[in-house]
Amino acid sequence: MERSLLKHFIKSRGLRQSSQRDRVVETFLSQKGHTSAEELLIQVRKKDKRVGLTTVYRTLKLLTESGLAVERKFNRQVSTFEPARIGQHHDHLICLGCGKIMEFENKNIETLQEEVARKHTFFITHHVLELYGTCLDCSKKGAKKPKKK
Amino acid sequence: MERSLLKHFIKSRGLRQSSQRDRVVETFLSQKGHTSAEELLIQVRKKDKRVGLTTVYRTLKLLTESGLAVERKFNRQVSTFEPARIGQHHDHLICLGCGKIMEFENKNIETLQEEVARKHTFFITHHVLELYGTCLDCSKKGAKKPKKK
DNA sequence: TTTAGTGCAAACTCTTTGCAGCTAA
DNA sequence: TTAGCTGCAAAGAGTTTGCACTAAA
Repeated sequence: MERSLLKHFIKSRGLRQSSQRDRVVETFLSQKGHTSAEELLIQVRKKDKRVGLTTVYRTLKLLTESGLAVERKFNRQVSTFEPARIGQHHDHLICLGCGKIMEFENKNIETLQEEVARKHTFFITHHVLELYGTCLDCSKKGAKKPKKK
Repeated sequence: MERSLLKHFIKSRGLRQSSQRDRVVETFLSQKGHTSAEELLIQVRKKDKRVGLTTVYRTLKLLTESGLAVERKFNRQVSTFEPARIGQHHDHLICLGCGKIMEFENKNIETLQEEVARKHTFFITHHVLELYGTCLDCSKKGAKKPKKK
């Protein structure tokens, strides 16, 4: 069903269909969690060796613009992308020990954000809320160096 | 007073003093708002032409490690740095129209964050909360393209 | 036949590193 | 005299762009 959204987006923009792009979209939408362009390329290439990194980047851009993907940076240089579930906004807990990412939703926080914005006569389009720290597993293992990349 | 913290940090690490670093630190601490390495270099060079970008980067790293600076990325590629005011954590409203950055503090939000963490048995070390949208001025001017960079 | 899509290599942006000379202690 | 500090140039990492070719419509 999400795919029809993209089809519509492609049509409305006068774009064409292509097997590489289809493959990237299909693979992306089947992913759980957060995927970087590089990681997605690896998955895509398992099915089709001919796809290049550039196409993955271009397709992710298209997906983001059409609202099917959400781009996130967390505390790193690389962008990661997550399939957008309509109407399901959420924020993240990021473990600096093992890199695990957990999701949460909290309406009360959102309400307070709106209140803050109102005080500043500011109109929120979107927000970023990321809680960094240590998950249960990592706190048990004791002090551990943050996972690189 | 903040400067004595850095002096202590430098001593404890067995580092040396240098006029370039002093100039960068001095300039940085006198800045309001958020400064990128490039912007800081421009300011520093007004007083001393001999300072290089590398030294600015290295000094900002030192300041961040010693707790005198806080690094922030917002929605851009570049890092910006802000002098850390001890015990004064705050979050940001970022206008996508003009790039203006406003600060706010909200204890209730922080309390709710701790509650979320507790539910997930997660231990927060720090968080990022950024509200993106349109400020009053920009909403008056009507639809305006987001300022690049 | 037209024009979007593709992969490759090159360019780009921001940041870090290697290095040889400089300088504080 | 011994390292840390410096600027420069080069290297890195992640992403975007230019280009000639391919292929959908």
